[in-house]
Amino acid sequence: MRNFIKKKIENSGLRLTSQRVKIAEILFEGPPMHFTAEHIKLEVEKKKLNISLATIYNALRDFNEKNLIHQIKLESTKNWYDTCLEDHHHFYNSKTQQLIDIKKNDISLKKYPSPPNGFKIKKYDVLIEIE
Amino acid sequence: MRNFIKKKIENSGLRLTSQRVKIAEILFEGPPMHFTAEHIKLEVEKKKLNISLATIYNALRDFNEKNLIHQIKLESTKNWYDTCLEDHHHFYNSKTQQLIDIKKNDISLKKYPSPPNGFKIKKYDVLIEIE
DNA sequence: GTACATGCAAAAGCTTTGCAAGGAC
DNA sequence: GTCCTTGCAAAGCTTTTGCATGTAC
Repeated sequence: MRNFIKKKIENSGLRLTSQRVKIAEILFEGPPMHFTAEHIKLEVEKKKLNISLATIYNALRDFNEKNLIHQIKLESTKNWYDTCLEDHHHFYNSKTQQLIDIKKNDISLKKYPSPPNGFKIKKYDVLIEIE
Repeated sequence: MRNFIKKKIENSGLRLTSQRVKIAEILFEGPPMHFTAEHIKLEVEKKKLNISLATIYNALRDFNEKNLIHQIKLESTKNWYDTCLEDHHHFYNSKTQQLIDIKKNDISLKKYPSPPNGFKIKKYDVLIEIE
């Protein structure tokens, strides 16, 4: 049953369109994944889903805004996303652009500074570069 | 004396050209800064230095490769750089794209996982999002 | 029916590249 | 003299947008 995918989209406030469902199936049917629009485009072509590139970009932008996926902060000119929404961290090999998840509880900060006046901490990301 | 700037370039193995010196002066004469090519372009225009945009991009790419500056990992489509080379971390306000340095010693990890087999840890970056 | 989404193509934004001319070493 | 760098324009790549058509609600 892929109802959980439809629910995800509906609950986000986005309209339930067939293109969004197909893209969401690519994203959420397998294990958590790290990806760019390019990956989704290739998958869409492989499965002959006939979704235009603009729609892929728009869907990913909308999914990100509605927190169905999260953007990953890298030194890339492309937008990278993560289907894993839980607070977590990454190993990163910049040569291959490979990302590996690190569970939240596998890292903890011993100390960290207070945010500037008037601000609060929303979250923190640890990126461990490996080579 | 700006000799330290020329030394930086010479020691990196890059040829000492007037354009690179002028760009390096913008980068290294003041306090540490976070910037994109756009910032440098504006500064070059303000100072009427007549350096072409391609040369600015090429210089920043080369400086980054030679470790005169470091790229910052953000969710931006632009390349952000940092003149501060010391291992350190950042507060980040994604609404305004403001970055604030955090000294290395102001953060320490209580625990962190071993890297995957065959890899070693090069460095880690902590990005604390504030709002 | 209305507001939102899609598809396509065009445009936009950032960065890189090809090539001829110039400059560093 | 050789090889690297520059400047300019053109191309490249990723992403966004305008607009007419289509679809969810």
